[in-house]
Amino acid sequence: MVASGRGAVTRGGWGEPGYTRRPMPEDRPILPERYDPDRVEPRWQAVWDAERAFSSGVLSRDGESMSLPDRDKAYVLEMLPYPSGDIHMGHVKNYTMGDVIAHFRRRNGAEVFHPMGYDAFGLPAENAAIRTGEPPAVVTARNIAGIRTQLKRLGFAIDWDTEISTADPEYYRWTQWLFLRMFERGLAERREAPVNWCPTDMTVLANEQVVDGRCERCGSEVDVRQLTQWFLRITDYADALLDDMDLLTDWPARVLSMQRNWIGRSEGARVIFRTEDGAHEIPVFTTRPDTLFGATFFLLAPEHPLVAALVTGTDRERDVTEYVRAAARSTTAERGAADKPKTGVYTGREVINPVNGARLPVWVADYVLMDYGTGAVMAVPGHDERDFAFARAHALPVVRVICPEGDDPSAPLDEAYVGDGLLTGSGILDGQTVDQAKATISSWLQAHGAGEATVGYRLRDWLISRQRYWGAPIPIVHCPDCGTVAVPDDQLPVLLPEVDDYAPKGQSPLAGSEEFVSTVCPRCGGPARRETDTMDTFVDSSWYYLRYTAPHLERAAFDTDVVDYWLPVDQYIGGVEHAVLHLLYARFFTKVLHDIGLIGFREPFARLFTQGMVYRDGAKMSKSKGNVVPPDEIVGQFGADTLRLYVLFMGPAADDIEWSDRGVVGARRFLDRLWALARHASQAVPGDLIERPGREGLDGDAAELLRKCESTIAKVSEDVAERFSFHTAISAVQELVNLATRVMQGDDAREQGTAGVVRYAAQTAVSVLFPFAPHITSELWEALGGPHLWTVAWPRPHEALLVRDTVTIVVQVNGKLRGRVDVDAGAADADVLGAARVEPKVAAALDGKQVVREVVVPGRLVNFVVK
RNA sequence: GGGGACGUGGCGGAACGGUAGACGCGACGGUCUCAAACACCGUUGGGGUAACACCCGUGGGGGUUCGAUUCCCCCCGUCCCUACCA
Repeated sequence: MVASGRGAVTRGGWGEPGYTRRPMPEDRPILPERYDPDRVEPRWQAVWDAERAFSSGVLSRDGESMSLPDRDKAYVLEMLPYPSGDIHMGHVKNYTMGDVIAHFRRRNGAEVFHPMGYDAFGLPAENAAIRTGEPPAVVTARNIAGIRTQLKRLGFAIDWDTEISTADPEYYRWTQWLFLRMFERGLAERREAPVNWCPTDMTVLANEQVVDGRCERCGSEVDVRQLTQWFLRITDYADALLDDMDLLTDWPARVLSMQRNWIGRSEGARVIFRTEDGAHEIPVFTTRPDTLFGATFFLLAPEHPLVAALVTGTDRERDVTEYVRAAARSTTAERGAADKPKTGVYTGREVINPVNGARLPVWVADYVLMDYGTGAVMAVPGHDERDFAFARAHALPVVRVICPEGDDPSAPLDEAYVGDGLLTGSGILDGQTVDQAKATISSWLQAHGAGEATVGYRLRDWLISRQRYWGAPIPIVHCPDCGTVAVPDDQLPVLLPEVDDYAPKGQSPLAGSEEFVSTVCPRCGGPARRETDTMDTFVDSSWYYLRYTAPHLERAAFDTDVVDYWLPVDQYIGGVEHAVLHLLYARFFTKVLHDIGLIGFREPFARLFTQGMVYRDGAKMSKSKGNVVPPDEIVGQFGADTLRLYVLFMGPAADDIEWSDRGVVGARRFLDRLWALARHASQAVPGDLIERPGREGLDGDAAELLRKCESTIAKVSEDVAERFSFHTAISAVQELVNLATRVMQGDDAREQGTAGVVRYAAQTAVSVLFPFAPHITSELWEALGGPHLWTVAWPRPHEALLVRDTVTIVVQVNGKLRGRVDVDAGAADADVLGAARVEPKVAAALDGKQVVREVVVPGRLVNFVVK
């Protein structure tokens, strides 16, 4: 135990009821008999606030230059909360884990940064505003105040000096600034795209507001409308996002795999088909160019721009138009419904297959998606399950161009064959394997101007336009002469106007403020109109971890030197539900900023941990299910330390956990026992902290307890630092407290050596439990005569004390446990075997048998293999 | 359909090739109490025994190993993500 100086100790709050002073030995207060978190917790929270105990000095708060310390740093970050009314158990678990890591790193000598902020733009506050007329800014400010109070009540070691809100103009000014950097580089662009539209509410809906094709609020069927909207070209970074996953060695494999699937890179070819009259080129994307000779028909998505041109004025126009309308009415969800029958309609037109001149009938089918590939597909029913189903349903021919060796290529197929084999009926490709054929045909296409090898992605560009009020305005002006013009940097932020009505009416509520919309063109000075869309809130949260390092900096979004000091984040913690969107967007932003030269790293989060969810009664806690346990209620009943301890004790941090009202009692009982132990120890051996006792002269129990102290330090350190295994760390401390309590109540407790070890055990338990339960341990540590516990170096196990004099060796015969023997720790194998052999039960098991092998695992076990 | 995770007491879980069930909840017994609750102490995988001994036991089946909850293969089951992505 390193710390023994007491100079820094601040004593405050001792006049409160419940505490009494005693005049001995050094005017040290004694603890009340009963642990009362209502008294302990506010006191320490006040100390932390007053001393700004967890504020980092290493920030550019206001732009002044600063020297960056040379020592180990730890940026510990949890995903910032959306400030709805109350925090929930998921937040408690998330932030407690981060808090444990932050405390642990700090006490291990790192310069720690552990900030907090609020993802404050977004729909819930806006919906509340629509209902009540109260401005979203007011609702949000109130909610943030509430959340902050709750977070403080849980005692999180946050750097409160750096708190940010993404809805603050001081913040979104820089969100806008970053948008403009992307706009300059062509990474932000405007184009038409479909949106969900509720005809009753006259509003645009987010995907999650559309349930089964209906508006979640009014239940009417949702339409799809084309609107001109803003996109960020994340697809330009698809390969960088994939390739740099190699840098993310400390990310969960699951998250990487989800991102990989989301990006969905697939290699294939573009093949250009022409209409039979030569009037139109229609490219397709395929991952199976090798099957090109097997194409028997051709498909267009209902939304494909050429559909109308192909059928207008023909006798198929009515049928096709009707089909396209029906498809437009159904939602993506309906169309995607698993094994829905393959519908389609014939256009009466044909396209020419470039490899063999074959004429393929063109159909429109809703299983072809406009936003993947080119929205057109060559159909190869022989080797694609979907095309096969379509061919069957519409009596189209099926031909076979790939055949496993030895099979008869002319035999009819009764399902699509998707396996490997040799090409047949495919001209130049005949006899080649699938892989060879892919290469051959790609070069052929290129040579004949009919296509080329290419790569397709599932990833789409990121649509960031929201026709909503409560978001960062997109800083663009539309000028009749100059077109789309960026708002100059020195005119940022483009502030949200005050409006009377927050409800969208087909366009953003910002359009309702003439004062806002009407402006002058920054380029020509003529009259112009402002962009009225706001940005997706995922934009706000894609860079907040940078702003934390300079929350009030006025000259820039952040200070490059300071950002490069703190970033990448050493430990990021959040829910797995953000595995794709938020984490992908944040990675994208980081890469763009790196390419612009504003930051010196390519990945924002070095280590990621995704926590499990908190369930109750088998379901995720939610208001609608009525199974929410409000953290505040538990804090009121048992205290913040109990809650923090329990959410981590419930199970492995990565797993979903089931809340148990009974289980939380166990955590509180443990703290009660810790209190009793430390209180007893502080009185039995009064005075300052004691040093680690030596082993000499200790009886068995005391020696065992001393060893337990050291093994507990080792176990907690390893579990926290390397394994993210908080529940086993806590149980290790419980074992120590249980053993110390037993020794304390034992016959030898009054003996001086034993009393010393008990006190040392109490000190150890208090010290290593601190990251989990900071209030009670701060209180007990003070009573034990120590300085502020959060400033005390983390203990290191004393290796010599971990070693036992004697060890218990397990003796097996043929792998079955037959007995145990105690031997000297350093005993030679031969002696161990000798001792094992004469153990009565072992001897009985060996009797009359021939030992063919002896296995000795030093310090652990002996196994006799007998016949 | 594709991808991933996981199956251990009544429950949450522990054991990273070496004593299966740590720690906690619950249950049972006891102490305290007029009593109950709380608290504290003890017991608690199944079978078996007066008590030992002993036998069985980590979803099922096989394999590797002196030794498997752990590694490999097959099967069964659960959960999560994703899904007509050409």
